[in-house]
Amino acid sequence: MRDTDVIGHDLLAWYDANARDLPWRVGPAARRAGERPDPYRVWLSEIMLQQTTVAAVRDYFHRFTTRWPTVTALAEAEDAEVMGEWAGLGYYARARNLLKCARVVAGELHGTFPDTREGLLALPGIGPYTAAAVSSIAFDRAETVMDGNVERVMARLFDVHTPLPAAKPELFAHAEALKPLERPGDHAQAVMDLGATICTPRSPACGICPLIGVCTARARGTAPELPKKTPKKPKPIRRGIAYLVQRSDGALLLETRPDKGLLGGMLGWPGTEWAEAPPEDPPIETEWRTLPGEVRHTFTHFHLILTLQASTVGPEAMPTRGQFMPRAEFRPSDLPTVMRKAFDLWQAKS
DNA sequence: AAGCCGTGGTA
DNA sequence: TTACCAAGGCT
Repeated sequence: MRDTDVIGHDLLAWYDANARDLPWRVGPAARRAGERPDPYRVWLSEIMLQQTTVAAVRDYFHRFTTRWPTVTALAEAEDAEVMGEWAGLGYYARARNLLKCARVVAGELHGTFPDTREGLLALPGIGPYTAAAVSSIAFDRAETVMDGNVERVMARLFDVHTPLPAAKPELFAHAEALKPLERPGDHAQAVMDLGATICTPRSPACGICPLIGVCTARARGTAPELPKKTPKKPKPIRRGIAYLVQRSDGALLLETRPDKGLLGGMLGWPGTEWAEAPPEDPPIETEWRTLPGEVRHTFTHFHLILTLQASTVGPEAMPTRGQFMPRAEFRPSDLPTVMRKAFDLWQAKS
Protein backbone atom coordinates (compact mmCIF):
# COMPACT_ATOMS: atom_id res chain seq x y z
CA MET A 1 0.00 0.00 0.00
CA ARG A 2 1.03 3.59 -0.59
CA ASP A 3 1.78 5.73 2.45
CA THR A 4 -1.34 7.78 1.72
CA ASP A 5 -3.46 4.62 1.83
CA VAL A 6 -1.89 3.58 5.13
CA ILE A 7 -2.66 6.98 6.62
CA GLY A 8 -6.25 6.87 5.36
CA HIS A 9 -6.78 3.35 6.66
CA ASP A 10 -5.29 4.00 10.10
CA LEU A 11 -7.24 7.24 10.37
CA LEU A 12 -10.59 5.58 9.61
CA ALA A 13 -9.84 2.73 12.02
CA TRP A 14 -9.09 5.30 14.71
CA TYR A 15 -12.27 7.21 13.84
CA ASP A 16 -14.40 4.08 14.04
CA ALA A 17 -13.31 3.63 17.65
CA ASN A 18 -12.91 7.25 18.75
CA ALA A 19 -15.35 9.46 16.82
CA ARG A 20 -16.79 12.22 18.96
CA ASP A 21 -20.51 11.97 19.66
CA LEU A 22 -21.92 15.19 18.23
CA PRO A 23 -25.60 16.19 17.94
CA TRP A 24 -25.35 16.85 14.20
CA ARG A 25 -23.29 13.78 13.41
CA VAL A 26 -24.21 10.29 12.25
CA GLY A 27 -21.54 8.16 13.85
CA PRO A 28 -19.33 5.77 11.84
CA ALA A 29 -21.27 2.63 12.79
CA ALA A 30 -24.67 4.05 11.84
CA ARG A 31 -23.16 5.68 8.77
CA ARG A 32 -21.77 2.36 7.54
CA ALA A 33 -25.19 0.82 8.18
CA GLY A 34 -26.59 3.25 5.65
CA GLU A 35 -27.92 6.06 7.82
CA ARG A 36 -27.55 9.51 6.30
CA PRO A 37 -27.22 12.77 8.21
CA ASP A 38 -29.81 15.51 7.68
CA PRO A 39 -28.20 18.04 5.29
CA TYR A 40 -29.99 20.88 7.10
CA ARG A 41 -28.36 19.91 10.40
CA VAL A 42 -24.97 19.40 8.78
CA TRP A 43 -25.17 22.78 7.08
CA LEU A 44 -26.36 24.56 10.25
CA SER A 45 -23.60 22.98 12.33
CA GLU A 46 -20.92 23.88 9.79
CA ILE A 47 -22.00 27.53 9.71
CA MET A 48 -21.99 27.67 13.52
CA LEU A 49 -18.61 25.94 13.71
CA GLN A 50 -16.86 28.49 11.50
CA GLN A 51 -14.07 29.81 13.74
CA THR A 52 -16.05 28.57 16.73
CA THR A 53 -15.48 25.70 19.15
CA VAL A 54 -17.75 22.67 19.49
CA ALA A 55 -18.33 23.53 23.16
CA ALA A 56 -19.67 26.97 22.23
CA VAL A 57 -21.89 25.61 19.46
CA ARG A 58 -23.69 22.76 21.24
CA ASP A 59 -26.38 24.76 23.05
CA TYR A 60 -26.97 27.10 20.12
CA PHE A 61 -27.40 24.14 17.78
CA HIS A 62 -29.93 22.57 20.12
CA ARG A 63 -31.94 25.78 20.47
CA PHE A 64 -31.95 26.44 16.71
CA THR A 65 -33.00 22.92 15.73
CA THR A 66 -35.67 22.83 18.41
CA ARG A 67 -37.13 26.15 17.34
CA TRP A 68 -36.61 25.60 13.59
CA PRO A 69 -36.46 21.85 12.81
CA THR A 70 -36.26 22.31 9.03
CA VAL A 71 -34.74 24.74 6.58
CA THR A 72 -38.25 25.76 5.55
CA ALA A 73 -39.15 26.61 9.13
CA LEU A 74 -35.99 28.66 9.48
CA ALA A 75 -36.69 30.44 6.21
CA GLU A 76 -40.05 31.60 7.56
CA ALA A 77 -38.55 33.08 10.75
CA GLU A 78 -38.26 36.84 11.18
CA ASP A 79 -34.84 38.46 11.01
CA ALA A 80 -34.96 39.71 14.61
CA GLU A 81 -35.83 36.23 15.91
CA VAL A 82 -32.83 34.65 14.25
CA MET A 83 -30.42 37.44 15.21
CA GLY A 84 -31.63 37.23 18.82
CA GLU A 85 -31.15 33.47 18.90
CA TRP A 86 -27.65 33.87 17.44
CA ALA A 87 -26.71 36.59 19.96
CA GLY A 88 -23.54 35.71 21.86
CA LEU A 89 -22.16 33.33 19.25
CA GLY A 90 -20.31 36.05 17.34
CA TYR A 91 -19.52 36.73 13.68
CA TYR A 92 -23.05 37.94 13.09
CA ALA A 93 -22.71 38.05 9.30
CA ARG A 94 -23.04 34.27 9.61
CA ALA A 95 -26.56 34.67 11.01
CA ARG A 96 -27.60 37.14 8.31
CA ASN A 97 -26.24 34.82 5.61
CA LEU A 98 -27.78 31.80 7.33
CA LEU A 99 -31.22 33.30 6.88
CA LYS A 100 -30.50 34.41 3.30
CA CYS A 101 -29.33 30.90 2.48
CA ALA A 102 -32.33 29.24 4.12
CA ARG A 103 -34.67 31.46 2.11
CA VAL A 104 -32.95 30.59 -1.16
CA VAL A 105 -33.07 26.86 -0.38
CA ALA A 106 -36.69 27.00 0.76
CA GLY A 107 -37.91 29.43 -1.90
CA GLU A 108 -35.95 28.44 -4.98
CA LEU A 109 -34.72 24.90 -4.34
CA HIS A 110 -37.87 23.30 -2.90
CA GLY A 111 -36.25 23.02 0.53
CA THR A 112 -33.51 20.73 -0.73
CA PHE A 113 -29.83 21.56 -0.32
CA PRO A 114 -27.56 21.14 -3.36
CA ASP A 115 -25.45 17.98 -3.05
CA THR A 116 -22.42 19.23 -4.97
CA ARG A 117 -19.56 21.47 -3.92
CA GLU A 118 -20.30 23.91 -6.75
CA GLY A 119 -24.00 24.08 -5.96
CA LEU A 120 -23.33 24.74 -2.28
CA LEU A 121 -20.60 27.27 -3.02
CA ALA A 122 -23.13 29.49 -4.79
CA LEU A 123 -25.16 29.96 -1.59
CA PRO A 124 -24.68 32.86 0.87
CA GLY A 125 -22.30 32.15 3.74
CA ILE A 126 -20.92 28.98 2.14
CA GLY A 127 -17.27 29.22 1.12
CA PRO A 128 -14.69 26.64 0.01
CA TYR A 129 -14.47 24.90 3.38
CA THR A 130 -18.21 24.65 4.10
CA ALA A 131 -19.09 23.61 0.55
CA ALA A 132 -16.58 20.77 0.70
CA ALA A 133 -17.60 19.80 4.23
CA VAL A 134 -21.36 19.64 3.55
CA SER A 135 -21.02 17.80 0.22
CA SER A 136 -18.63 15.36 1.84
CA ILE A 137 -20.32 14.82 5.22
CA ALA A 138 -23.97 15.03 4.17
CA PHE A 139 -23.71 13.51 0.68
CA ASP A 140 -20.51 11.45 0.91
CA ARG A 141 -18.89 13.15 -2.04
CA ALA A 142 -15.10 12.98 -2.32
CA GLU A 143 -14.08 16.61 -1.77
CA THR A 144 -10.97 17.99 -0.12
CA VAL A 145 -12.02 19.52 3.18
CA MET A 146 -9.51 22.07 4.45
CA ASP A 147 -9.99 23.82 7.75
CA GLY A 148 -7.67 24.85 10.56
CA ASN A 149 -7.50 21.29 11.88
CA VAL A 150 -6.58 19.83 8.50
CA GLU A 151 -3.97 22.53 7.98
CA ARG A 152 -2.34 21.69 11.30
CA VAL A 153 -2.46 17.92 10.77
CA MET A 154 -0.97 18.23 7.27
CA ALA A 155 1.74 20.63 8.42
CA ARG A 156 2.82 18.07 11.00
CA LEU A 157 2.39 14.90 8.95
CA PHE A 158 4.62 16.36 6.23
CA ASP A 159 6.72 18.70 8.41
CA VAL A 160 5.79 21.84 6.47
CA HIS A 161 7.58 24.88 7.92
CA THR A 162 6.20 27.47 5.52
CA PRO A 163 4.15 29.91 7.63
CA LEU A 164 0.38 30.24 7.21
CA PRO A 165 -1.43 31.55 5.30
CA ALA A 166 1.22 31.23 2.56
CA ALA A 167 1.41 27.47 3.18
CA LYS A 168 -2.24 26.85 2.32
CA PRO A 169 -1.78 25.66 -1.28
CA GLU A 170 0.96 23.27 -0.21
CA LEU A 171 -1.13 21.93 2.68
CA PHE A 172 -4.19 21.62 0.45
CA ALA A 173 -2.16 19.49 -1.98
CA HIS A 174 -1.23 17.15 0.85
CA ALA A 175 -4.85 16.90 2.02
CA GLU A 176 -6.00 16.24 -1.54
CA ALA A 177 -3.49 13.42 -1.93
CA LEU A 178 -4.94 11.77 1.18
CA LYS A 179 -8.56 12.12 0.08
CA PRO A 180 -10.11 8.63 -0.25
CA LEU A 181 -12.83 7.53 -2.67
CA GLU A 182 -14.42 5.38 0.02
CA ARG A 183 -16.10 6.94 3.06
CA PRO A 184 -14.98 10.45 2.19
CA GLY A 185 -17.38 11.97 4.72
CA ASP A 186 -15.98 9.90 7.57
CA HIS A 187 -12.45 10.60 6.39
CA ALA A 188 -13.03 14.36 6.51
CA GLN A 189 -14.53 14.15 9.97
CA ALA A 190 -11.73 11.84 11.10
CA VAL A 191 -9.02 14.35 10.21
CA MET A 192 -10.89 17.11 12.02
CA ASP A 193 -11.54 14.96 15.09
CA LEU A 194 -7.87 14.03 15.18
CA GLY A 195 -6.90 17.69 15.00
CA ALA A 196 -9.39 18.65 17.68
CA THR A 197 -8.58 15.90 20.19
CA ILE A 198 -5.02 14.65 19.57
CA CYS A 199 -3.14 16.77 17.04
CA THR A 200 -4.03 19.90 19.04
CA PRO A 201 -2.42 23.32 18.60
CA ARG A 202 -0.65 23.15 21.96
CA SER A 203 0.76 20.01 23.58
CA PRO A 204 -0.28 17.51 20.89
CA ALA A 205 -0.87 14.01 22.30
CA CYS A 206 1.54 12.30 19.92
CA GLY A 207 1.86 9.35 22.30
CA ILE A 208 -1.66 8.16 21.52
CA CYS A 209 -1.82 9.33 17.89
CA PRO A 210 -2.78 6.63 15.37
CA LEU A 211 -0.44 8.27 12.84
CA ILE A 212 2.65 8.41 15.04
CA GLY A 213 4.46 5.98 12.77
CA VAL A 214 4.03 8.07 9.62
CA CYS A 215 4.31 11.61 11.01
CA THR A 216 7.41 13.42 9.82
CA ALA A 217 7.20 16.24 12.36
CA ARG A 218 6.93 13.70 15.17
CA ALA A 219 10.06 11.94 13.90
CA ARG A 220 11.94 15.24 13.74
CA GLY A 221 10.57 16.62 17.00
CA THR A 222 8.98 19.66 15.36
CA ALA A 223 5.29 18.81 15.88
CA PRO A 224 4.60 21.21 18.78
CA GLU A 225 5.93 24.22 16.85
CA LEU A 226 3.87 23.56 13.70
CA PRO A 227 2.16 25.04 11.85
CA LYS A 228 4.22 28.23 11.69
CA LYS A 229 2.19 31.41 11.46
CA THR A 230 3.02 34.91 10.37
CA PRO A 231 2.83 37.24 13.40
CA LYS A 232 -0.35 39.20 13.92
CA LYS A 233 -0.70 42.93 14.24
CA PRO A 234 -1.25 44.34 17.73
CA LYS A 235 -4.79 45.43 18.57
CA PRO A 236 -5.38 49.15 19.07
CA ILE A 237 -7.57 50.46 21.87
CA ARG A 238 -10.78 52.27 20.94
CA ARG A 239 -13.12 54.12 23.26
CA GLY A 240 -16.74 55.10 23.14
CA ILE A 241 -19.84 55.99 25.12
CA ALA A 242 -23.06 53.98 25.30
CA TYR A 243 -26.31 55.62 26.39
CA LEU A 244 -28.71 53.62 28.53
CA VAL A 245 -32.06 55.36 28.55
CA GLN A 246 -34.98 54.08 30.58
CA ARG A 247 -38.46 55.52 30.21
CA SER A 248 -40.59 55.99 33.32
CA ASP A 249 -42.66 52.92 32.35
CA GLY A 250 -39.50 50.80 32.24
CA ALA A 251 -39.08 50.73 28.45
CA LEU A 252 -35.46 50.79 27.23
CA LEU A 253 -34.07 52.75 24.29
CA LEU A 254 -32.50 50.33 21.82
CA GLU A 255 -31.51 50.40 18.18
CA THR A 256 -31.01 47.76 15.53
CA ARG A 257 -27.55 48.26 14.08
CA PRO A 258 -27.10 48.56 10.32
CA ASP A 259 -26.65 45.26 8.47
CA LYS A 260 -23.10 46.03 7.38
CA GLY A 261 -20.13 46.20 9.68
CA LEU A 262 -19.47 45.38 13.30
CA LEU A 263 -22.37 43.64 15.09
CA GLY A 264 -24.39 44.19 11.93
CA GLY A 265 -28.11 43.55 12.29
CA MET A 266 -27.87 43.17 16.06
CA LEU A 267 -29.72 44.97 18.82
CA GLY A 268 -27.68 47.45 20.87
CA TRP A 269 -27.58 50.62 22.92
CA PRO A 270 -27.25 53.92 21.08
CA GLY A 271 -23.76 55.32 21.42
CA THR A 272 -20.85 57.20 19.93
CA GLU A 273 -18.53 55.76 17.33
CA TRP A 274 -15.81 53.56 18.78
CA ALA A 275 -12.64 55.44 17.90
CA GLU A 276 -10.72 58.51 18.93
CA ALA A 277 -13.34 60.75 17.38
CA PRO A 278 -15.15 63.20 19.65
CA PRO A 279 -18.49 62.01 21.04
CA GLU A 280 -21.58 62.61 18.94
CA ASP A 281 -24.81 64.13 20.14
CA PRO A 282 -26.64 61.95 22.64
CA PRO A 283 -29.78 60.29 21.23
CA ILE A 284 -32.17 62.29 23.39
CA GLU A 285 -32.34 65.61 25.30
CA THR A 286 -31.98 64.80 28.97
CA GLU A 287 -29.75 64.96 32.00
CA TRP A 288 -27.02 62.30 31.98
CA ARG A 289 -25.28 60.59 34.81
CA THR A 290 -22.01 58.85 34.09
CA LEU A 291 -21.93 55.39 35.60
CA PRO A 292 -18.87 54.40 37.62
CA GLY A 293 -16.71 51.76 36.00
CA GLU A 294 -16.43 50.80 32.35
CA VAL A 295 -17.08 47.95 29.98
CA ARG A 296 -14.03 46.27 28.51
CA HIS A 297 -14.42 44.04 25.51
CA THR A 298 -12.06 42.69 22.86
CA PHE A 299 -13.14 42.23 19.26
CA THR A 300 -11.26 40.55 16.46
CA HIS A 301 -9.11 43.55 15.66
CA PHE A 302 -9.36 46.05 18.55
CA HIS A 303 -9.87 46.43 22.29
CA LEU A 304 -12.85 48.51 23.37
CA ILE A 305 -13.27 50.55 26.54
CA LEU A 306 -16.87 51.66 26.82
CA THR A 307 -18.14 54.18 29.37
CA LEU A 308 -21.84 54.32 30.16
CA GLN A 309 -24.16 57.26 30.55
CA ALA A 310 -27.63 56.66 31.95
CA SER A 311 -30.84 58.62 32.25
CA THR A 312 -34.51 58.23 32.99
CA VAL A 313 -37.01 60.11 30.84
CA GLY A 314 -40.72 60.78 30.88
CA PRO A 315 -43.39 59.19 28.66
CA GLU A 316 -43.31 62.15 26.27
CA ALA A 317 -39.62 61.80 25.40
CA MET A 318 -38.84 61.60 21.67
CA PRO A 319 -35.51 59.94 20.82
CA THR A 320 -33.53 60.98 17.74
CA ARG A 321 -32.13 57.47 17.41
CA GLY A 322 -33.46 54.01 18.17
CA GLN A 323 -36.82 53.20 19.69
CA PHE A 324 -38.19 52.31 23.08
CA MET A 325 -38.73 48.62 23.71
CA PRO A 326 -41.23 47.67 26.43
CA ARG A 327 -39.42 46.03 29.32
CA ALA A 328 -41.55 42.88 28.94
CA GLU A 329 -40.25 42.38 25.39
CA PHE A 330 -36.62 42.97 26.28
CA ARG A 331 -34.41 39.93 26.75
CA PRO A 332 -30.73 40.54 27.60
CA SER A 333 -29.90 37.29 25.80
CA ASP A 334 -30.88 38.95 22.51
CA LEU A 335 -27.89 41.28 22.86
CA PRO A 336 -24.39 40.71 21.51
CA THR A 337 -21.93 40.24 24.35
CA VAL A 338 -20.55 43.77 24.57
CA MET A 339 -24.08 45.18 24.81
CA ARG A 340 -25.05 42.61 27.42
CA LYS A 341 -21.97 43.58 29.46
CA ALA A 342 -23.17 47.19 29.34
CA PHE A 343 -26.64 46.15 30.47
CA ASP A 344 -25.20 44.10 33.34
CA LEU A 345 -23.05 47.01 34.54
CA TRP A 346 -26.00 49.41 34.29
CA GLN A 347 -28.17 47.07 36.35
CA ALA A 348 -25.46 46.66 38.98
CA LYS A 349 -25.07 50.43 39.33
CA SER A 350 -28.71 51.45 39.16
C1' DA B 1 -5.74 40.53 -1.47
C1' DA B 2 -5.49 41.90 2.84
C1' DG B 3 -8.56 43.68 6.30
C1' DC B 4 -12.84 43.11 8.59
C1' DC B 5 -15.70 40.38 11.47
C1' DG B 6 -16.97 37.86 18.04
C1' DT B 7 -16.52 35.07 21.60
C1' DG B 8 -15.07 32.19 25.51
C1' DG B 9 -11.59 28.95 27.02
C1' DT B 10 -6.86 28.31 28.04
C1' DA B 11 -1.93 28.74 29.43
C1' DT C 1 -3.50 40.13 32.60
C1' DT C 2 -2.43 39.27 28.09
C1' DA C 3 -2.23 36.73 24.00
C1' DC C 4 -3.42 32.91 21.43
C1' DC C 5 -6.69 29.99 19.51
C1' DA C 6 -11.25 27.51 17.11
C1' DA C 7 -15.04 23.02 11.63
C1' DG C 8 -13.96 30.74 7.51
C1' DG C 9 -16.48 33.99 4.47
C1' DC C 10 -16.98 38.38 2.42
C1' DT C 11 -15.38 42.45 0.15
